Amino acid sequence: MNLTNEIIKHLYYSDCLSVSELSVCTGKSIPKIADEVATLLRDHLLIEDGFAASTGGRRAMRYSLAVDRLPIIISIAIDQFYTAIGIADIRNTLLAPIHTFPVAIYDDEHAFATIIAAAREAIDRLGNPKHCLLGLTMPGFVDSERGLNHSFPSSSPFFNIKQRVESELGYPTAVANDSSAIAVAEHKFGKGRGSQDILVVNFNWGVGLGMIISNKIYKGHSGYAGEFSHIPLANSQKLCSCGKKGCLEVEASLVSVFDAIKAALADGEASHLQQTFQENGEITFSDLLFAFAHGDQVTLRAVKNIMHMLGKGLSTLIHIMNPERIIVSGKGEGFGNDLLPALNSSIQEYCIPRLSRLTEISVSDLNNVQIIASACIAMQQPILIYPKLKHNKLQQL
Amino acid sequence: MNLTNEIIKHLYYSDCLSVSELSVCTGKSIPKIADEVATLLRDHLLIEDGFAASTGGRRAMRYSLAVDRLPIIISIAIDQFYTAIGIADIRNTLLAPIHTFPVAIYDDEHAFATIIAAAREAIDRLGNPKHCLLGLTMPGFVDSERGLNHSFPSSSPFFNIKQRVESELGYPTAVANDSSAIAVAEHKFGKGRGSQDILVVNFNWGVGLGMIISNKIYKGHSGYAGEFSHIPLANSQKLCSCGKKGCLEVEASLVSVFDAIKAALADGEASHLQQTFQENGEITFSDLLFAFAHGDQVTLRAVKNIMHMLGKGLSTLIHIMNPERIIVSGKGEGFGNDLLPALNSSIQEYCIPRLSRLTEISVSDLNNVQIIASACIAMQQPILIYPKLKHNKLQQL
DNA sequence: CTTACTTATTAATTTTTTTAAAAAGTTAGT
DNA sequence: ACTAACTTTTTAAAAAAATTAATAAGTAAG
Repeated sequence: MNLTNEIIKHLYYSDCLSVSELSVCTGKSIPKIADEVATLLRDHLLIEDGFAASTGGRRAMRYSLAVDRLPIIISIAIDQFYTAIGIADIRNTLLAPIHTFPVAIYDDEHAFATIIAAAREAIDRLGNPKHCLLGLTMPGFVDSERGLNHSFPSSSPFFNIKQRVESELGYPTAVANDSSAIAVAEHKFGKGRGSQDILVVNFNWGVGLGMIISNKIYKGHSGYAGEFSHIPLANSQKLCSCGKKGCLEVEASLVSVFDAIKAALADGEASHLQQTFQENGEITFSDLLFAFAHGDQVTLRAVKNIMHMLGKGLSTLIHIMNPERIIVSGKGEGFGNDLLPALNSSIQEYCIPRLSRLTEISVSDLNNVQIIASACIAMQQPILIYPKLKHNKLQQL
Repeated sequence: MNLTNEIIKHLYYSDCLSVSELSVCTGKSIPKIADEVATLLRDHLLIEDGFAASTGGRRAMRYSLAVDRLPIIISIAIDQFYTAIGIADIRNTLLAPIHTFPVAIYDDEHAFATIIAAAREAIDRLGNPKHCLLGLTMPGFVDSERGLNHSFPSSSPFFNIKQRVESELGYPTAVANDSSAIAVAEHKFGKGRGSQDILVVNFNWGVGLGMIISNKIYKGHSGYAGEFSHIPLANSQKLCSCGKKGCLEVEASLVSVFDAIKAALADGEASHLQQTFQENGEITFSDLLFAFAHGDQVTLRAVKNIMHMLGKGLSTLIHIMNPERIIVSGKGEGFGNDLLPALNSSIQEYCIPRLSRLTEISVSDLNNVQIIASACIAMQQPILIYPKLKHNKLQQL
C-alpha cells in the first residue's frame, strides 16, 4: 500500500487530520507526510479544512478529502434473508436511501441475479459514476485475498464472488465475511474507536464474532477464527446444523428469539404479537423491535433468555482474550442498551469478577452497521491506482 | 531495542545465522546488517562459524555468538511446590546441573529466602561471574514491565520481585508469568518453531495458557488473557478456588490427577502405586510418571479422564482462535505422546471436524521447559548495555 | 505588551534502504 | 575437464526517508 492511499484511508476514517496526526497514524516522519500532503493538495484530492483547536502552540492546519475528486463507495450487505445496498461519497454521506430487500442466499443464481439487478438500478439512478469502489460483505468462510466464499460450491455465483461482481458491475470489488467486516466498522466508526483489542458480536440471524487484536482483524491460522457460534456451552437438546448439541448458535441468535416467540404464541400466551401474527401471517423484525420497545412480556422474556446464553459465551471469551471491550452489533443492535442488564447479569454469573470488571460490554450505536462495514471493506482496496507524480518528476515534464 | 542487541538475540534463538538471514529476521537491510556484524566481529562478540550448506549459489558465512564475551544466563523457575535453578552460557550449554528443590511459595519470606540462598550458592560455585542476566518465571499475574507480581500482597517479597531479586543478587533481572514464558520457549526452541500463531498449555499443578499471536505473546488489554483455567466447562460439583463450580482447573491439572489416584487408592483399587504410597507415605511426580509408563491402570484412567476434560477446553480454544498448533507443555510434558489419543478423541467429540483438522495438537519435547522459558525471559533484557562504538567514531579516538 | 512556553512547519544533516554491480559458487552440458 | 548459465552473497553507489536542528506561529500569564 503506497503512502498516498494510506493517507486517504486515514482521512476517510477520521474525517480530518493534521500533518502531525497523519505522521503518528501512518508511522511516517513529518517531512514525508508534509511533502505528500502538498502533492495531494496541489492535485485537489485534499482540501484545507481550517485550523485545529488550540493546544497551546501554533495551530495546525487540518486536511480533509475532496469529495468530488475521489471515488464513490458502493456497499452491498448480504445476510441469510436480506440484502441491503448503499451508495455514499468518500465522506460517508449517503447519495441515496439504503435499499433493503429480501433475498434468501441459498437460492444461488436467482439470488445473485436479484442482487446484481438491484445494484445496477441503484447505480443507474446516480448516473453511472465512473470512479467507484465496491465492497461486499456476506456470511460464510470468505477468503478476502482471493475474493472467494468457500461456503458455496464452486458452481455457485457466490463462490467466486469478487470476480462475478466485477464482471457484472465493472467496479473494483473487495469482499469479506460479515462479522469480520462489522468488527472493522465498529473499530473505525463505532464504540470500538480508539481501542486496540475489541471483540464484536454480530448478533444477527446467527451469531458471529469478529476480533480486532492490536488494531487489526484476527483471522487465525486458516481464516476460521471466531467460530464462536459452535462452542460447546448449553445443556440443551436442540440439534445444531453442525451436527452437535448445545452450540451457542441455536440458543443465542435472532432466529432463536423468533422460535421462542412463535412457540409461546402457539401456546396461546397473551402478547401484542398475537394479533400481528394473525393479521399478517408472520412477524417481521420491526414487529419484534416494536414489541420489545413497548414491553411485550413474551418478547422481553425471549430476548432475556437469549442474552443469558450469549452472556455465558461472552464469559468464555473474556477469560481467554481479556478484551478491552465487547460490542454487541449486527441487526440485534436495534434492541439497544436494553440488552445490557440480562447480558451483564449472565456475565456476572459465569465470569471471575476480577476479569469481567476489566471488559466493558456495550451495544453498538451504528444503524445499518453492515452497510458501513461493506464500505470499510471497499476502502481496503487501492483508492488511486495511478500513483501521483512526485514534485521533481513533474517539473521535468 | 538497538540493532546490536537484536542481532545477538536472534543468534541466541537460532544458534547461527548468515547476514541475509539476519536481514530477514530483523527486517533491516543487508548493508546495515553487514556493517553491524563487522563491528561485532571486530569486538569479538561474534565468531565466524563456517559456511552455510550449499543452496546453489555462493555459500554464505554463518555467524554465531562468542560464548566467553557474552553474559551467562541464570534461570529461576518457580511453581507452586518446587523451584528450579539453572545456569547456562549464551549458547544454552548448562554450566551446572539444574538444581530442583521443594518450596511452597505461599510461605512468603521463608520461601523467598530459600530461593535466594539456593541461587547464591549456585552462582558462588561458578566463581561469581560478573556479566550475568537473570530470568525468573512464576505463577500469578505478573507485570513484566514493572517487575511486579500482583497475585501477592505488597508486603510479600514476591510482590516487587524484580527489585528484590536485583538487590539480593545484583544482576539485571526480568520476570514473567510461567505460562506466558513457556509459550515463548516453545515458540523459540520447541515444537512451535516457525509457527506464527500457537497456543501453549502449561499442564502443571494448575493449567495455564500462553498465547503467541503473530509471533508475539498476547496478554490482552490488562494482561489477564489466557485465564483458561476458569472457563465454565464441566458439570462437576467440585468447588474451584475462584468460587465457581465447573472450572477447568479442578478437572484438568496435575493436582486433579493426584486427587483421582489417591481416591482410587483409598477405595482399595489394585495399583502399583498402592505399595509406593504405603512405603513412602506419599506419591511423587516421578512415581506417577513411572506408573503411567508401566501401564498402571489407575494412573492411566486418571490421566485419561483429565485429558478428556482438557480436550473439551482445547475445543473451545480451537473454535475461537483457529491456532496453527496447540502444544501441551509444562511438567505434564513428561507423560509424552501417550497423552494424545485421549486428547484427540475428546477434541473429536467437542469440535467441528472442519476446524479440528486445521490445528495440530502436540506434546512438548522440551525437558525442564520452565528453565528454558526463564532463560528466554532473561534474554528479553538489553544484552549489551554500552552501545558499541561505530566504525568512524572509533577511528577518531 | 512583553516574556515564557507550546507546537507546527521548514531546512539541513544523517541514517537507512533501494538499486545496481561485482564476486563467489554450483550445476549441467559438451 | 571446462565452459556457459544460473544462484546467491557481498560490496558499492544512488535514492529515499528519518533525525535533528532551526524557524515561524500561536497561547497564556504577568
